[in-house]
Amino acid sequence: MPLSLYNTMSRSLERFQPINDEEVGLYTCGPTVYNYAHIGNLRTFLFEDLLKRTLIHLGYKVKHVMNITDVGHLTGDGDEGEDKLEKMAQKTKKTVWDIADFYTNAFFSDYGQLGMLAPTITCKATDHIPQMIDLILRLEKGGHTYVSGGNVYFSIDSIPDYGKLARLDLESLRTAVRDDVDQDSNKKNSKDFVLWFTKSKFGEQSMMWDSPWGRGFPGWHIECSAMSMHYLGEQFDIHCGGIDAIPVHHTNEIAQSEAATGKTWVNYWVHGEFLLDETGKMSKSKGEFLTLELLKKKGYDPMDYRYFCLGGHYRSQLKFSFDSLTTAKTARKNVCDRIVALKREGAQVKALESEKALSYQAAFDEHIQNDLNTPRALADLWGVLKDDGLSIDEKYSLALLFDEVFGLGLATLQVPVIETIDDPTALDLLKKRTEAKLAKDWAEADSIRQQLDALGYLVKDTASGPSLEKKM
RNA sequence: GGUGCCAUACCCAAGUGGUAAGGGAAAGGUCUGCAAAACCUUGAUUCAUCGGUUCGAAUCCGAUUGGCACCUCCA
Repeated sequence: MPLSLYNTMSRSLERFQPINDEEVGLYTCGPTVYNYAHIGNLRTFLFEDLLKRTLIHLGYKVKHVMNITDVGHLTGDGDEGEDKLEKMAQKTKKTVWDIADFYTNAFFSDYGQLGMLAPTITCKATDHIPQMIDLILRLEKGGHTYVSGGNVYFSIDSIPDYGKLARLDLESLRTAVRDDVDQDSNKKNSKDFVLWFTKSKFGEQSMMWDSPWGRGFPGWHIECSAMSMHYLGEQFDIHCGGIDAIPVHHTNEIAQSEAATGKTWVNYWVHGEFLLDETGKMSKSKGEFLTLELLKKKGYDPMDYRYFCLGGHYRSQLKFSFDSLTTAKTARKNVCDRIVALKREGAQVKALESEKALSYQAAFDEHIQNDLNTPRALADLWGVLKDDGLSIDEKYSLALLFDEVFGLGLATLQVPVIETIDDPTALDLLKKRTEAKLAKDWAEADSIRQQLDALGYLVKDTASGPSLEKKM
């Protein structure tokens, strides 16, 4: 089954062909753990989970590596900013290690609640300093570095194709110098970047390691190169991230990695678009800081957000609003209700046989393989659920098959046990209403309906007589 | 200044040259004393505008208008 993916490197749809048929190597840029993730951050991780699930659905084994950036992620591209972890540590009077631990845990809590499959390997930057130093030594040997002002820099002029991922125009970048960011006078080229710091403008760096260049800490970009190559080899299949990583972070990763090995590093670069709010780009500093916890507090299930994200294509900007999220919540509830109804009728997972069922499966596969077209695939799910030409076993089997990719947890939905109401007041009122109803005293019956409503019960007049239901 | 993206019904959103998916909301109906639930029905002769290519264009090309993101911590 051919999978087509949009490769940022070629800016075109390409047929996915793994280096090794047995196992696909997938690296996803992980979180910088200095604060909670907002739902825009989480959208990117959801898209990566979707890609991984699709690969698995197609029969690949996936080795998924994700880093945890717990050091050295600076606030300025020019390498002269503050360390976010240090900044947060000062603010909260905790150690940087405590901060990193705390937000790492918070991140994985969100990760699990959104139904994302755990990475094969999760690696912390601070556990891989030796690998980073080795890589820098390799670059040094190859003549790609220079030391200036105490820091080790990567020289972009030492390679022929710097900026190929982002298609950067180096000449215009050189001339368009931003005036609101201090230039690092130690750099030979303004796009050179730091591999190892021994001198930081930000004085009180507490995470420091010994190195051949002195005690210090790694630059931001080296960690992903070092760790991905450590676990996935010098060449691997897919590297993912948000689109913002293209011009700087991924560009610099490629420069380092390919300068070190002399080989093409990654075959497929796949990037997720941003989630926008009403004002445009979502950020942590402006407007409401939208976290998964906040969504839960407002009455949404994490899976509602997952469904919401599936409703748009990963390469399109998606506009977030609570109205849209409510739409997703309702739609997901309707899907779940239908699945529960099928379970109640005793639906079983069976091998698909009918021509109709097989054609639904083929349509779904075609859509999901077409660069992960989840909106279209979701329409296929709806088609299945509404098609009376399918048996309940077929509907159920198809839905669960599709959900290998959607990850909505349909297989584990519980058929709700009908709660027996043992509230004597309510039962007494119901009895009185039934009597009033028999006596055709509609005014009294409606009054009691209202009283029960106030108590939190809904009266349903079913074929088998009036019954009570606890309101959600 | 550079690099990309987008403009489709009330809202969200697919559509990758062959005659507009899906969801939500809404309206009408069946059922019901009422209500709830469920089910059925209805939805863009049209895809920002103007040209062009083509037997055929929402889809390709050009222009115009409007919007967005990235290049700055950010996914």
